[in-house]
Amino acid sequence: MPDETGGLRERKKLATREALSAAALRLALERGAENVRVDDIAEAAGVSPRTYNNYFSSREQAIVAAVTAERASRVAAALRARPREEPLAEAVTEAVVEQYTSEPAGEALALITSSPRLRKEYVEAAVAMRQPLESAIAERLDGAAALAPAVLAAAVSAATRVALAHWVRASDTGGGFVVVRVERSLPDLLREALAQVAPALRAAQG
Amino acid sequence: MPDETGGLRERKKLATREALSAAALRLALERGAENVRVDDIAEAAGVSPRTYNNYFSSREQAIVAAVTAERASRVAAALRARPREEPLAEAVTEAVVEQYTSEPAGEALALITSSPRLRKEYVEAAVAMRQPLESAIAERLDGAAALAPAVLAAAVSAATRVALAHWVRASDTGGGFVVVRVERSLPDLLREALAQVAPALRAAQG
DNA sequence: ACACAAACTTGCGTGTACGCAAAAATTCGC
DNA sequence: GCGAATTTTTGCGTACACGCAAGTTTGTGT
Repeated sequence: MPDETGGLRERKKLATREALSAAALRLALERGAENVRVDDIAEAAGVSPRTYNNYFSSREQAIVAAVTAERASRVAAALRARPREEPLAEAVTEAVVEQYTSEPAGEALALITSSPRLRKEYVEAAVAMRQPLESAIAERLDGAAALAPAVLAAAVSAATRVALAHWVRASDTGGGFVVVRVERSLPDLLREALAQVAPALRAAQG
Repeated sequence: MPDETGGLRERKKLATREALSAAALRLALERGAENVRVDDIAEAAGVSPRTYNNYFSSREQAIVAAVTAERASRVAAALRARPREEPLAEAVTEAVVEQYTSEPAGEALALITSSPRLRKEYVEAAVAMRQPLESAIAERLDGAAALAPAVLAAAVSAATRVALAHWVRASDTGGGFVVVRVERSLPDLLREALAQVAPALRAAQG
């Protein structure tokens, strides 16, 4: 009795991808992000360095992917799982917030926020949800304008990025002086950001 | 009587930047994008290769910048130039469409659309308007939520990217067969895309 | 089972990105 | 105007991204 998902090829590919990003994260935690070479990651995952680059196009991407891996498709799945009679705006907001409520373990998060490159990659990782979201939104918007699903998905992704950028910026205020910062929780920021695009979602559905 | 703008330093910097992107575009048009080396660009602009990378972080960026250079700040300026009593949604839409109505000369456009890397960079160049737009929008939204200007600017930028992506995709359908494509004008696409985010702008202003 | 097609991996080579520290240019206080 | 402070340019070195063309593995039809 085999497990399930698709052919062997796809499973192997996924396994390689996960092995790579897991190795990347582990090594980065052990030695610090700057002391991890691509070759180290490849070796730890048991593939050639060249293969590493078939999966990730930057070191940062591999590290961050260990944390953000399935989030994009999970958001779309979460949206589909919501009752169809629920307004799109609420459904989307809840789907997104839900996927960001269990943030990575403290150590991984500390690692990511400690490096500008990793921070950027982490925030930008939210663009990955655009395509899945677009499909899921399209299913709820049959009669809308052609560009509507794409634009709305892009807007949601953009709002998410703004919220994330705000959130991770909490730690970039280096310099020695302790700046008084009003720390807001991520769900909080996400809800505020998404509330700004909600009217667009309502209008598209209305 | 000197011209105007700021100190010598800033003018030189700007001149260097323009020389670099102009050289990049000219060389790409002459030889094709793949036959242009960073060293060629640097030499044509009279700076060291290393300096080139102080201005642009990819060859594509330099080429595309020749066309998109000031667009971001022009959008913000156009928005500020609009009557304050005009609804934000209209003002933003017109400001954006206005800046995209005179698209680059055919040859440059053909060059850009002929390469996936350049197409991507061209579309992504729209993110540059986020920051300027955020400031300009903030000036019209005094009492709104903290994240509102950032989110709305990001949404507008995202909508613009969707429209551009659709537009440039007109030429990526290669393969020999002539596919029947409904070509829509860029202003047309921009208006449809921006119409999707307009409700959010109205709500923020409400 | 078998052989053929399609997809993935790998090594190699070329061009690129960027940190660092020294040198050149510009600005500023006096 | 003049010398010190700041900013920019530059060379160098290292690591990286990616096209290409084999070589290898997986999927398919018979």
